[in-house]
Formats: sequence, structure tokens, C-alpha cells
Amino acid sequence: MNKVSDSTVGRLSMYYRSLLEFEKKGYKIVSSKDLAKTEKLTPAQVRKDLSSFGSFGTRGLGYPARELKEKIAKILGLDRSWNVALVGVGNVGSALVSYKEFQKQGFNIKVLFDNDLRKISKSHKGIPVSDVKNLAEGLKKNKIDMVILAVPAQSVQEVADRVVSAGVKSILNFAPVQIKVPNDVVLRSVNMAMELEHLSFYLTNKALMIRS
Amino acid sequence: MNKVSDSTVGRLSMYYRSLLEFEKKGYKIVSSKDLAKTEKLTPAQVRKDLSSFGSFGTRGLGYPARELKEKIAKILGLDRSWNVALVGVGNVGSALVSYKEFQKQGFNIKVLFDNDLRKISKSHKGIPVSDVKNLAEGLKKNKIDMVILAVPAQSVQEVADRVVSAGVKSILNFAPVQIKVPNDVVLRSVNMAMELEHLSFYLTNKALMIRS
DNA sequence: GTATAATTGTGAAATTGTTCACAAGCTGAA
DNA sequence: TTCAGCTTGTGAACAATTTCACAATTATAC
Repeated sequence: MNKVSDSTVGRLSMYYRSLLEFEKKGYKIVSSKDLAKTEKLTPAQVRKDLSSFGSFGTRGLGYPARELKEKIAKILGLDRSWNVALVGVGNVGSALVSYKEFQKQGFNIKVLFDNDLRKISKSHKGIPVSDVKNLAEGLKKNKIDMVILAVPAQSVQEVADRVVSAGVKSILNFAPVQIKVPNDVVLRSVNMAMELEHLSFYLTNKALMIRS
Repeated sequence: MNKVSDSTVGRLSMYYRSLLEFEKKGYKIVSSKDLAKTEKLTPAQVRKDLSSFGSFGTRGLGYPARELKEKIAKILGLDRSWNVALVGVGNVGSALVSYKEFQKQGFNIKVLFDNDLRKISKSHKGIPVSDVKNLAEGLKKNKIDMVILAVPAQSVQEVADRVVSAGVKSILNFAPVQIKVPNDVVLRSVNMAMELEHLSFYLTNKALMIRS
């Protein structure tokens, strides 16, 4: 496999979701045109993206829906389940625990961590809450593959460092700051405030700009 | 102003946050090098980004921290407040209502909408909940600038259409599907499942790839 | 069996975004 | 005032990503 861009990986997720829909609607075959339409892309983009992983289609016909879906699932690592831990059982953390989509895709939240004594040792929506002091131990015991950080901005770097020390190679950060991790650790960030800032930027500058 | 890329806008948000920190630490002047370091970028990138909006620095010295912060705030539209509505008072919606960062940046959630009779007409964390049937009316009455959609995937396109009809030009979508809006409406999406899929992609394919 | 219509897969071209490299300009010291 | 040491602002070079365009291949109709 050649180097694959982040954008390509993101679009693969989109194709996967589209394919689930197409299958539900009874499609046996989908074309790059079909996929492009539902995701507002060009057919060429769809084909280029898929071609970095192999040739899945039939010329003159399209792609077999079910098979392509399964191929993409495999590429994205969705053909197995992952053990996930979540640190910070506040508003955002709680919402993530209840987020159905995670379960559906095989991301199983096995353990929660917090530093609030009132939450520790209880279970929250059926998932045990551990003291964040025992983070490393808990991550290892539960064979955690990925950690979601939903802690306040000021402590997120410190928690991230400890997650990294414990050997976890994947982090999803919800705190609205940029954190630093070694090169062999994959980090993604969701910054909700930044998204609203995008919107306010466009509302503010719309008059000045050409938007396609 | 020339066309500005999404990435540039995103980085502007990052610079803004960095500048708040630098100011807190007592910096009067920051260089492109300082900003680059905290955000893991190159100094050239920082200067290029800023240069699309003007010349804010002093050669040989750097940028005046407070002034640059204010300039960026103005560019991003953070020098005013925005009226925000949120549709869907479920897990994700609730978390967003409590998300402090929004308030801090001047995004004021004025009204919530839901279709659950048990929630309607009450107030949720101090914000009134209206029936989503009265969406258009409620958006107008509250002079809403932006709408956050935290409704289930299957109904999000329909709700988005109604938001657009009501004349709102900015939407932030949390449902894990791609929605369609006219060209003059700005849409941003946060897809949390997709972020985890990124992580699982890299964990799955790490061995095969060179990651910088 | 042949022609027609469709759609993939992919190099090449075009476009977009990032980094380089350096002139221009400011500060402070002597 | 002049010089040394920085750092900005920006055109040009470079890199990455997207789109184009078309040969290759298949299905289907007649």
C-alpha cells in the first residue's frame, strides 16, 4: 500500500456508510457515480480513492455493493472489534458513552476513568469507572486499543502523556487544545468550538468571498 | 480578501487559542516561530496564513500579542456574539448545551428544539425547549444565526431542509451522515464515528505505511 | 457474433496547498 | 550613525491532491 492521505481515509468512511444505505435499498451494484452523488464528490475521486487499495469493480458495470462494503470494512479495521477507554466522565464524556454509533461499528467502551471520587468505583451506564490514578494499570488490564480524552483542556496533555507511556497507540482528543504525542502514536482531535468558529468566519466574511 | 482555504481558517482558530495562552503568560510579542512551535507547524505556514489577511507584524520583532489576538478575533467573527439554536436534546445535544467553550467564545445557545413531548415547554439547563414543529418560527423569533443539529441520522436531512427554508445560513451537523444544503449555506460536520475509524485504519495498516 | 453503451482504472494535467529563501525593515548596541 | 542580529512578508519552487481524459473491459441487445 502506498501512502494514503487523511482525506482519502475520511472518504472511505463515507463510502462505507453510503454502501450500507445502498445495500439497505437493495442495490447489488453501485457505480462510482452513485457513490459520488450521495457524497457530493466527483466519480473520479471515488475511483482514485478506491484504486489505492486495489481493483474492486467491473468495467462497464460498477462495484458489487456487498463485496465493496466488506472490502472497505476490512481496510478501515471495522471487521473486528476494538477495546476503547474513555477518560473524563463529564458532559462530553457521558454523551460519548451513550453514542450508539460507536457500539455499532465495533468500538466497545470497556472502562471509564475520572478523578472525581463520587464517580469512581461506581458504574456509569453499565461501564465501570476507575480512578484515573490507575490509568496505566486499567489500560493494560482491559487490553485497550484506543483512548478517548474528554478531560478539561488544562489537564489533557498530562493525561495524554500517561496514555502514551502505557503503550496505547491511538488517541481521540475532545479537549479544545492541540496536544503532542510521539510519531508512532496516532492522534485525532475533535474541536467543536473550532467548528463554530468556521461558521462565524464564513458568516462574517461571506460578502467578501466567492464560495462555490 | 482572496479565497482562503478551510485549513487556513482552522489554523486561525488555533492561533487565536495560542495567543490567549501567550497573553496569559505575559508575552507582549510573539513570533511566527513561537506560534508554530505550540501548534506543530512551520513558521512560514503561520506567516503565510496571517498574510492573507494583512500585515500584522513588525520585521525583526514579531507580532504584538494582544493586537494580533484581536485582529484574528475580528477575522473569525469572535468580536461579537452569535445566536445559536440546537435541535435534538439527546445525549449529544445535552452535552453541547453544557459545553463551556461555546459560551466563552460568544456562541449563545438561545433555544432548543425537540420532538419529545416530555421535553417540550420545559427548560433544559436554563434554556427553553420548543417543539421542533415550530422550528421556523422559533428561529426567526430568536434571530438565530447558526443551528446545531444533534438529531438522529435518519431525520437530519429533513430538519436541515427546514432550517434552510427558515433562512439560516450556517449549520453544524453532528449526525453521522452527509447532508445537502444550498451553496449559500455554510455547513460543517462533526462525525465522531469517522474519527474512530481513522484511528482503527491506522492501527490496522500501521505496519504497511510510513507515518511521519 | 457484432455493435453499442456503460463504467472502471490510471497516467497526465491542472489545481491547490506548503515550504523555501531572501529582500526589506526594525531594534538595540557601540 | 552604522552595524549586527532578528523576523516579517512574499514570490518562486515544490509537494500533494484533485480532476481530466481515455484505453480497456464488460454486459446486453439485436
